[in-house]
Amino acid sequence: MAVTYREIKADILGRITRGDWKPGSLIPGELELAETYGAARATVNRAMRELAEDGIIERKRKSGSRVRLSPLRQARFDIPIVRREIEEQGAAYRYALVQSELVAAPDWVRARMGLAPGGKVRHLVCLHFADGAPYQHEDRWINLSVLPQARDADFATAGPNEWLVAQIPFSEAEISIAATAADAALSEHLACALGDPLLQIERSTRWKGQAVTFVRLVHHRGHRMTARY
Amino acid sequence: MAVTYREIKADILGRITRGDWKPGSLIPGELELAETYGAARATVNRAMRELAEDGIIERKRKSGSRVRLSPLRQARFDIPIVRREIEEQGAAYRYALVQSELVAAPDWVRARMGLAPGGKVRHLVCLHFADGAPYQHEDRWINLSVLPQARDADFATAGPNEWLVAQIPFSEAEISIAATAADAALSEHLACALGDPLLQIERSTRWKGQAVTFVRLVHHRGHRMTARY
DNA sequence: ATAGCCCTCAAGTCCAGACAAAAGGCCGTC
DNA sequence: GACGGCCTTTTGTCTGGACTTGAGGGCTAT
Repeated sequence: MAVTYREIKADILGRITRGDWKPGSLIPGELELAETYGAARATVNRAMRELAEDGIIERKRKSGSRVRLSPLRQARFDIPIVRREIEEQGAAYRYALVQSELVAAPDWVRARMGLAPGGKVRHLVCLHFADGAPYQHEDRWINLSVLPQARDADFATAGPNEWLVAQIPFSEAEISIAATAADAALSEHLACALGDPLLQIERSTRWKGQAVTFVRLVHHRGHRMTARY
Repeated sequence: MAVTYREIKADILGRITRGDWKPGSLIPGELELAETYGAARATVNRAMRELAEDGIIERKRKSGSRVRLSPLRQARFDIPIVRREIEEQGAAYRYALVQSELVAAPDWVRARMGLAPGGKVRHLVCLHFADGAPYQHEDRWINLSVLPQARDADFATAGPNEWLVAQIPFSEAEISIAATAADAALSEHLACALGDPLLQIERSTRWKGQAVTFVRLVHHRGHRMTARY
């Protein structure tokens, strides 16, 4: 049987972790590795390419591949739809619309979304509950010049997230995470004390260069995001 | 010139975002696509494979490839070494060791790291400054039964992170993000008010199944982590 | 019915060979 | 000595062909 790229990848990784090939040192070229493993160069290439994607090695034409000095640590977080996230925990999901209005975007939203002055947006405030307890507070702004349908859509029974996914399923987004203190509204909606530290995720989504929506998601007290790598 | 896998990937993605191929629908097979693009099947395969990795499509043998119902949203955050993170912002980096001790791990640390009762650890408290302003507070615990060298290492001038990378460059880790309130020590070290909301990252690292180190990184007030996808 | 077996189909992987592209190094000219 | 332009090395990608693997579907014997 032929040698698989997984075996090669695992073996190379083993040599690196065992210290045979130290950080900063040069790894044999693809041609040489192909010969030692008795595989085609394409196979070795795939193993090496994945190691580079994983941040283990660094590759450059002409110079060759070397083990990274300090391994590039990168964590992938899944950003699920809230409903799915809650249901996967085995909890009952409930949604509530708190506020809904059509307004000219306030300045800070305009800045975040890159809208023209006087740009109209649909502003929604929603709550997501897990087993009856408040789970997430959603403050969403939808650009009506890109999505005029949002003017008449009904968000009383289903969250805007699921509606948006149906409208523009694929888009680019920028996401940022920070800690914030509960203000009066948040403390009431999330059933926590004024000033409690809360995890806040902001996401702005664009499609064909135009801002579609900006959302600020504030989680219940004590929420944590976890990833492995 | 031959058709590149990037062109094919971009074209397929275009058809999906334009709505030619709707979420949930089946995409033509690799063989058919190879013919329409005039490329080899391996080339089409690479394009499709990457689309699957990006969470755009779902692939199954026998049944074929279909557009995901709701695109899997996942964000990749780079977790750089603090010093690098600060220097890349063009700020001057300064490190300070606040506390250093050899102790039996307290219960909560033992639980987090999965240590035996009475397990000895090196406990360090450090501060990282950017342009003189406190940037990050580091509360680190190192398992001495895995890394006995940590007993005598000197952390007065360089942070434990860089020392650890040299000892065990490659390891598995679990990372979790949450919001926390500044206690007395944090508010003093990070120059903020008592109770201020702060972004906290916890990371526990293991190597060959053994817990190596657990660290709690608390950032200065207002810090945010950003990613794009 | 139902458990077990085989066939088929589509993705997954591999190969040997070829050319492309980036990035060093070398050499000659000015 | 400085500046280009050429050569070489190494990774990056494409081809066309083959075999492998996993999952469905259907057939058969119990």
